[in-house]
Amino acid sequence: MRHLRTLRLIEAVSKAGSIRKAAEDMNITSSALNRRIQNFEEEFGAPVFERLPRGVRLNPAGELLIQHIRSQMAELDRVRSQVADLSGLRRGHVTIACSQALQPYFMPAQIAAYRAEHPGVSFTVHVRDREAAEEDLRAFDSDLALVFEPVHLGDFDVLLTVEQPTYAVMARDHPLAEKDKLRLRDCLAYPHVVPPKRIGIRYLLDLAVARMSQKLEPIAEADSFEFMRHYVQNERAVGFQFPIGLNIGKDDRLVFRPLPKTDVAHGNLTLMQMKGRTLSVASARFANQLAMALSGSW
Amino acid sequence: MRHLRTLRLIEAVSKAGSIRKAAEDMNITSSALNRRIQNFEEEFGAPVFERLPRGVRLNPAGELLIQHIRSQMAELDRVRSQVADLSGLRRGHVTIACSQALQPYFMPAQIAAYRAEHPGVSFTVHVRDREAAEEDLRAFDSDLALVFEPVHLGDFDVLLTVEQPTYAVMARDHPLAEKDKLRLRDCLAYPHVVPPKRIGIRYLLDLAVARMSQKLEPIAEADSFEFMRHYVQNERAVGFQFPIGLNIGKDDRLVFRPLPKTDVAHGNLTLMQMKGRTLSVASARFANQLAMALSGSW
DNA sequence: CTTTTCGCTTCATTTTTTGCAGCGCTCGTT
DNA sequence: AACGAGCGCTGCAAAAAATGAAGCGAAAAG
Repeated sequence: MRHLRTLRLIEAVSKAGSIRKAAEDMNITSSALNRRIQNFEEEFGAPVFERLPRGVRLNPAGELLIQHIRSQMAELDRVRSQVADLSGLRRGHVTIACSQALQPYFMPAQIAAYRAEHPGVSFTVHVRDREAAEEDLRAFDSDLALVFEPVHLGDFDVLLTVEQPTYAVMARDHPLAEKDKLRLRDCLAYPHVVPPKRIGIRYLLDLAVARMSQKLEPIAEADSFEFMRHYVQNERAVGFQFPIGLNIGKDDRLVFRPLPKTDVAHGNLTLMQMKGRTLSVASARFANQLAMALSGSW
Repeated sequence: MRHLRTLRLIEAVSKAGSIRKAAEDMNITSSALNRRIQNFEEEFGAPVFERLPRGVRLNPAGELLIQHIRSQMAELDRVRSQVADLSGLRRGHVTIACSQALQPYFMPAQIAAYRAEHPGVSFTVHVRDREAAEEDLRAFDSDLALVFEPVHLGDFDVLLTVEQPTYAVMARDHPLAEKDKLRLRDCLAYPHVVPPKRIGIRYLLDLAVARMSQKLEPIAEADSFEFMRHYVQNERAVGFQFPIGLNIGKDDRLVFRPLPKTDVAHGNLTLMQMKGRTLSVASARFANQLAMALSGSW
């Protein structure tokens, strides 16, 4: 969209950190870009960038402006999506940031289900930890976020929250697999694999052990659930995961056991969007479908 | 702002109803304007105007677009106001739509009070009936609306509501001026002056008489409170007004008497803004001041 | 001290926008 | 039926704006 070109360029400069770099990224000369920015600042009535020896950086006015630019672009996308919907095309694009755990089973299934009804809609999935997902929403890089244990609820509209217990994951022949009711302290007595601190489930585990005499002594810390899943089959270790990330009843080499809520608090899986934002038709419908699915069987 | 020029032009066309008229309004040739619109429609991906034999009109996609355009412009203004505030200038502009009744005393006093502290802020006051005020908000022509008995609350954020009884207004030597407690039926027994149906106070009076055996038989219907005020001094008639529109205790030629709530429901004076909209710093502060003033002495 | 990197300026060149004139069309009036 | 007014739209040349190549001075990095 031509009339947003200057705004796009400003965004590029703020990301690149220097006019020359941004010019290269956007395939124009630095002189052209430089003057565009100077002209814009003049008609805007105030400088937008701080000039530093090694480049430029947004000043406070620029921060305000960039937020406006992003919301404008997102708004335009929304309008175009509405217009497309109007002419019966049912096209659109949905961008969603979600936790690791949703990656293997939940999101693929949901997207496939949606696309079965609306083949014109395409998707972008960002796997993000809880901090990064919120950052994505703020920068309008994602329309929706579905994460465990969000950090700053204030800036977002919460569409839905569901609780998920923490499950222990182990090989079928693990000693603990015999027990029906598993406690956290049982798990910690064995070698265990946990995700890094920025992941929701680790946050809950840290909270849980803080009240106990035992400590978390992971033999491995990995942000990949795949790693954990395979590792517990090699060494007889214990891993942790939310049920939405497990294929309960369909994997005969692994055993899953819920930990009681009294040991580890349930995780809050939360579907969020940027506060006050009106989503595109496609995104809004998809959010709706997610809400239906989550409040149902999971 | 240069990058919004095409959008401004589109708005002008939608208002003028034809490209040639709009071109004249905006001081360019119709051919130039025509081209701009065609180019825009192409990159937008859909036509925006319906071509009629006598001109053009927005199609549904265009309706969606124009709403976006207006909100974008209002947003940009807000950002610029914030930026100005940032650099300590405290400049800005406030546009408010308000009822007749607020015109003589309340709004002038409030604006003067505000400008005493922030001389850099200017004001536009639109006197509007309750329907028109809401239309103003929707079209982003006003930042705030302060009206009695709003019609469609759904699309707006209500910042404050205060109740105001209806007062009977008459000359000091009117027979009813003797009585301390006045009933509606007493007033209707004398010649009375009322505003037209679109005004809030008339709406309340209509509701009130619907439950009575008497009927409203106005000798004059006028949307000017000034007219009513002077008329009741000529013929011995009764008028009606909310106390916020009266100079109670300071006008020795007129007498004001409240009607009991059981006779005429109290009017709801409501301060509103467009739903979800973030106001400019100046507007937000002024709204705040209004809320303080209204929840206080009036 | 030299080199690199940066924002910014100058000027010729390219691209875009504009105004003018005119075409074909529909509608209301004669 | 004929006509003129008003409309959207299009070719073409002129005007305006954006762009690219080259270079300046300053500040950090090596």
